Amino acid sequence: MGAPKIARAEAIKRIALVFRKYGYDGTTLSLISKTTGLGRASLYHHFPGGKEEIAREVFRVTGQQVYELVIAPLKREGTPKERLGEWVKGVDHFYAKGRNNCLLGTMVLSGGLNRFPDIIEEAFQAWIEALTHTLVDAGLDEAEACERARSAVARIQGALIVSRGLGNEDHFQKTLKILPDQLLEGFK
Amino acid sequence: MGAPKIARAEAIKRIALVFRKYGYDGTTLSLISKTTGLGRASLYHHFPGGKEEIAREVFRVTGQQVYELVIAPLKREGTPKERLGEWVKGVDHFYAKGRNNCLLGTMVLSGGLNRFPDIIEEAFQAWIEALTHTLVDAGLDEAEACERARSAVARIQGALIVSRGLGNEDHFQKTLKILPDQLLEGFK
DNA sequence: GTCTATATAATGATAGAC
DNA sequence: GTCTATCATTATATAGAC
Repeated sequence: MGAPKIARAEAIKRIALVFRKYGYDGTTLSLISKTTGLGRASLYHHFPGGKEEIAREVFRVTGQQVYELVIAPLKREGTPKERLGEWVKGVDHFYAKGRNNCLLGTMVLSGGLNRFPDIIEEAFQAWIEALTHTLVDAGLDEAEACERARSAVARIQGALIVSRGLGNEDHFQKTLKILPDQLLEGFK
Repeated sequence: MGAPKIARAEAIKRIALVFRKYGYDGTTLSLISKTTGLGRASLYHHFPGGKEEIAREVFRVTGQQVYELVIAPLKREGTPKERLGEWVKGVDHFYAKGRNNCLLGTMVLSGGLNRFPDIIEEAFQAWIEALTHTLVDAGLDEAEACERARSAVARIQGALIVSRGLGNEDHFQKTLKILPDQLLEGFK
C-alpha cells in the first residue's frame, strides 16, 4: 500500500504553475492536492512544513528553471547581441509566450512578499545582475547598464500584467521583440 | 442606537488601500472590519453583496480618483509636454511615490481577474486611450501613440512590482522621471 | 445602523490505520 | 507513501435583538 503517485520534481513543477496562476493566498492545499493527485494528508508527508515549505520548494525549482532559461544564456559565449537574443527566447519560453505569470511578480502582489521577502529580492537581483553584466560587456558603464537591466525586468513584469488585464498577449510579444535593441541602444 | 461610525466614502477609500496592499484573496472581511471600525455584520448592511460588492465599490471609487489624478490632466489645456508633466505628478501622488500598489495590477495577480475581468480591462483601456490621445496631439500617428501608451502603463506596473520586490522605490521614481521624454521622443 | 450570536463551508494541519 | 478521519481556525454570510 502506498506506491508513489508522482515524482517529487514533477509535483513541484505542477504546483509552481498553480502558484503562478492563483498567487500565494489563492493557492490552497486543496488545489495543490488536485494538481498533484496527492491527498492533503500526503502532502504533509512530502512537505512537513506545509504550504510554506511547498512554496519554498517552488521558489527553488522555479529558480533553477529561470537560471537555465534566462540567466545562463546571458553568461554563455557570444556577442552581447547574440546573448540577448538567446535571453529573449528563454524569457518567451519561461512565460509561455506571455500566457504564464511570473512567480516573483505574482508572489509580490498576492501575499508572498511578507513571507519570502529575501527570496524574492535575491531572485530579482540575480536576474538584474546577469543582465547588467551582459550590458557592461557591450560597452555600457556599470550604472547605465544596471539601470537598463532593472528597466528591462520591470518592463517584462509590466507587460505580463497589462497583457493579462487586456486579455491578450500581443503587448508582451511586442515588448519582448524590441527589448534587445533598446537595451543596446547607442552601443550596438 | 446605531449612529453611523464612518462615512461611506471614507470607508471605501480605506478599504481600497487594503485591497491594494493585500490583494483580493488576502483582503478578508475581518481586515475590512478592522480598517473601517465596522463589525462584520454591519458591513452587510452597507454592502449586501458582501466582499464582491465591496470590491466593486472600491473599483468605482478608485476609478474616480484615477480619473481626477491621472486621466483628467491629460485632457486639460496645455501642450502635450505640459499635460504629461501634470500626468506624472498625478501618477506619483496616486501611487504615493511608489509605496502604494496599483489596484488593477494587484487585482490581476491576486484573484480579482477571474471575478472582474471587464472592469479591469476597461480601466486599463481608459488609461491607455487618454495617454494615446495626448500623444496623437503631439504629432504621433495613432498606432505608434497607442503602442507607446501601452508601454508606459506597463512600465509603471512593472516599476511598482520591481520596487516592491527590491524593497525601495528608487526604480519607480527614476521610471516616472524619464517617462514623459521617452513618450515624446522624436516629437518634442 | 450597530451589535451578538450563529450557520456553513473552507482553510491549514495532525493522528493513525494500512 | 497513501489514505480516512478529524482537529482547530478562519472564511463568508445570515438572523435577529436593540
